[in-house]
Amino acid sequence: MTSSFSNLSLAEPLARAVAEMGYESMTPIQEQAIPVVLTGQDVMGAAQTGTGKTAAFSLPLLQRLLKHESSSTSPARHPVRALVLLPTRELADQVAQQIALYAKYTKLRSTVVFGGMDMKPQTIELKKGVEVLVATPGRLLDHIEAKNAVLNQVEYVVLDEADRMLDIGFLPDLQRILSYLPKQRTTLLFSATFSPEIKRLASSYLQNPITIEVARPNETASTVEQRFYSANDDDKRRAIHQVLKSRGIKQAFIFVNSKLGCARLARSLEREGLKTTALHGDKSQDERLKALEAFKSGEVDLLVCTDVAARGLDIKDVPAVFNFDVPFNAEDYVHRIGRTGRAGASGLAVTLVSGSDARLVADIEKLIKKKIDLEAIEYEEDQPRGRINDGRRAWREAGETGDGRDALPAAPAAPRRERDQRVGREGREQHRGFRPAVASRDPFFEKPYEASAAADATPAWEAAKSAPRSSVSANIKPKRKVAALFKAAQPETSVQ
DNA sequence: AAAAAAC
Repeated sequence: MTSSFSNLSLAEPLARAVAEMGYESMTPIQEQAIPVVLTGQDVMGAAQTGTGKTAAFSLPLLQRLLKHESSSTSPARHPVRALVLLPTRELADQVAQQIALYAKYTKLRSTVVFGGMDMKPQTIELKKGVEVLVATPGRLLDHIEAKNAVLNQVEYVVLDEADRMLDIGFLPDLQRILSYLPKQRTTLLFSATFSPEIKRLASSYLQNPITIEVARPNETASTVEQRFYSANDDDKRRAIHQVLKSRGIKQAFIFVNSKLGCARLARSLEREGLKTTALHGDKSQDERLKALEAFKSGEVDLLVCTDVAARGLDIKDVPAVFNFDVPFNAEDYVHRIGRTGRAGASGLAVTLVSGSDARLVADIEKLIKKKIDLEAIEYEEDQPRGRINDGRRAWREAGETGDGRDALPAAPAAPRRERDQRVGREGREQHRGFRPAVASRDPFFEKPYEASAAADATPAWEAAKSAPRSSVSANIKPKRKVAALFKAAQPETSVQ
């Protein structure tokens, strides 16, 4: 049994880098995936968050690049032989840095390209030639079209966070990129979450794949303590203060569903005396990288973020994750809470649940196959509460560039009376009685806090779980889209 | 109900 990196017979330069980084024993996904990737077969790999998937594919990939000379007859001295695709810029940056460390003592070159940064330095690096290219889809297509990147010699393609890469928002770009790659190649897919639909879609991009599942897909890390607290919207910041204080937590990710909500919440928490920064897609790339760096260095304690930060980011010893908003997709819940409890450390995940979130929490419970109990928080009197201010003023105060128009909610679609009536009825039936006791709409600090919300929350909670799914449920739409795409999905066309 | 990814 090879459970130690030293038993792997990695090429000397790789073994040296690994030893220098202090890696000794392998995690289960590494133990299982590395030998298979070394054979050059296609892989679909699922393992919990924070268990070392990046090393699980990049080490054997580099080993193969070292062992097998390029079969290229092209004059390019360093054709791109391996392509690694990721869904966010920060993640691409992180994975590229990790690969560069592993490849440090080899002659293999690697670089990363992603949007929001000047094309020129990236172009210079690409023209020098790299064997390993890490990228986000949009910017890679730009470089392909500008003929800065030639991908007709690619032997390996990795889709990290594969289920996201195959999702409706990314699939068109992904298909275009794949159409530039040779058909004869190895394809590796990794993620902590795979839905049955995505698995089927994924299999159309794989040839005789080996499936590696360390534990069940969608399983949350056992090192994360998951808590669900009942809190109406005006009590949510108060809940954060209370949990931070009572558990003695210094640092945390706080996830919010919208960019505007993210900017507002960050501003409010900052005002309430917490060292906070915001990370979302309407910030400049410079601001995004700075926010992440400030959190990593401990300069700020709270990173208020959208799902741009939900996946893959590996920051050591983050003690807690808050879901200020319950995520729309249950898979995102698994990824969000995976920012804590990494590499065997312990972590706390707190989800703040308001009256209208019942369906979403029921979806999470079903996905992670763990019973969820909704609890009440015992507040100390001095925690701030109340509605946070809104509009463009908040946007400006949050230090955002622009006027915030981009982040304002889109105008609602034209109402359809029949649908609206049905939705209204179903919504009322579904959530009847679930509404917390304190339906506080009080302006900031006006009314004293009243009784706890959870007392009457549980019965309706149970009811909501077994209630029929509403036709407006967020999960229906993506699934339908995926199914349609699956029907339409065609494996990539051959090289021009 | 949203976010992400290109200029």
